[in-house]
Amino acid sequence: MVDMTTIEGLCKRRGFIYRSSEIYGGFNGFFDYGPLGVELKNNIKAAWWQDFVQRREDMVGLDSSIIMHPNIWKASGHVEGFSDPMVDCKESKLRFRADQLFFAKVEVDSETIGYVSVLEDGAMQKEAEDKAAALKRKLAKQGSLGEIVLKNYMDAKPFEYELIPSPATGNAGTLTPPRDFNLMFQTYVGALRDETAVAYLRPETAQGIFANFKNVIDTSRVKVPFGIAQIGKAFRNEITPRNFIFRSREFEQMEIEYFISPHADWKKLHREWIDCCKQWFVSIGIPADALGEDIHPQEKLAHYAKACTDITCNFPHGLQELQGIAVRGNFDLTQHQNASGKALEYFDEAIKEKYLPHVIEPSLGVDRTFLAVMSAAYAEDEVPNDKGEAEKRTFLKFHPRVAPFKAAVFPLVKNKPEIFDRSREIFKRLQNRWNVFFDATGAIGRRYRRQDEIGTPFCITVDFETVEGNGSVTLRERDSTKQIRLSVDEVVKYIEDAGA
RNA sequence: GCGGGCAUAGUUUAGUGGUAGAACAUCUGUUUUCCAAGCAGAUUGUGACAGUUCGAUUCUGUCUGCCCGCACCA
Repeated sequence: MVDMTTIEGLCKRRGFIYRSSEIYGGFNGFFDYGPLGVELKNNIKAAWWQDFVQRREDMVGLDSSIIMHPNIWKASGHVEGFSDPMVDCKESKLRFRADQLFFAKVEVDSETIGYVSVLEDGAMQKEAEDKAAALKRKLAKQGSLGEIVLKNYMDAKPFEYELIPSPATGNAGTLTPPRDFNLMFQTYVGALRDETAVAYLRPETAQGIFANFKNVIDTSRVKVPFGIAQIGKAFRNEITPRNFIFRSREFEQMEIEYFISPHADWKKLHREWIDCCKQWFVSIGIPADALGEDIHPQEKLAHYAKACTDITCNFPHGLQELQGIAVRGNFDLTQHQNASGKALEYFDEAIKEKYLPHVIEPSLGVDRTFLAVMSAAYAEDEVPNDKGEAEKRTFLKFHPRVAPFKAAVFPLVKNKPEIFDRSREIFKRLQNRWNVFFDATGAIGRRYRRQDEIGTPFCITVDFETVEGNGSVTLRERDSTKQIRLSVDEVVKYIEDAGA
């Protein structure tokens, strides 16, 4: 597997991805897609939209706003769930969730001799009492130990932060006060900057779908089972964005909420979605053997989820999640129905029954898909140069469907007007249909290599035979470097048949 | 967020308390009848902000970013 540094370097050098705000020193967790990157990214999104929305009868699309009513995030659980106050131990460098850290005052004959701390678990009361007894022995105090009353660290008084020992080291004074790490970006809507004006940038696109569920069933004649798909930006204030675009603070998701009857065989449908999504990855050039499945064990699932399977992919930094496919029951619709007070039930004509549909949620990161496509496409081989010596070649074997340029057109030489003009004509013709590139600079071999490195599947060269002979051109194939002679009409068909 | 390392052109790098040098890439011209050729020329850099100094890319500090670990996270 190619390493991340190589991918990052290539992305930068060829204009796929730049670090955001680079002229100001960069901005951690944000990236900009350059001229080739935006093409590849758009092609990935278009392929997904075509395959999952336009070419299916049971799917419709949606594009909801990024900033929505703040109550949506309260109902979905994001306001609470995405903001866990954390406590750092400055000595051991460990970090704890404040709500899972407990402490108690230790008293002997009503005199406070110190504090003990424990992490939340079933036996924490006994652990705290043992620690208190140990502390009493250590300080050689006589008398009777007072009752150990555990309190949550969140409820500690400011002066107590200095006195509570770290559960990791037992030493006091090393813990920080609880600090907020809200993963949602906040902003204010309207002129006033008070609590009532707080709004959030969405941390996922899914809630926009749930919030519009009633609108869609009322206006688009869909019948369960059906899905709503959405592609859009999402924002998470990640503590440590890392691994290039794999985890960033602003990213793009392609999400589906597929609504099914509560009586449906969800296990079977879940399996079908997993297979369907995997096939789609293969169809855009990610090899099947790079993909895996990570089935979440029951105890790791959110309380409302019935199952969740991640489709994993072999990334430069290891086997990591590419797409999560969860079976979520009807938790979200229930939450929004209760919070909004609006009935969101669907009336199923077939069985004359009203219900809140359950959902299967395939959720995919565009940027992760980009990285997966890029890594899978990266290849090196050796090609003989004009002296017949083998020379290293770097190329991207993109599937024609996602390749930024579908083809490049070259005049073999640029100082022969007939050849040059003819190549411009052919270029213009192809450009009407596809994103194609024209290059007349440098030796022909150099032009081929430049296209190889940005993953252009075909190069079309106009030579003397084109203008003096039967008008045929050469079509050179990227992966094999083989050339064939074709008429221009045949070239169009060839590119079309390749799936561009 | 914590600890450690790092920061010179688009990339890889050399060097210095006194005007920063190369290779590759890019661009122009020329040449070229199919795989990074040749020739001539050109553009581009000390991450940012302070401090010490007559003078800082070099020394010091702060910030920013990157890499590695921890922690966190889907």
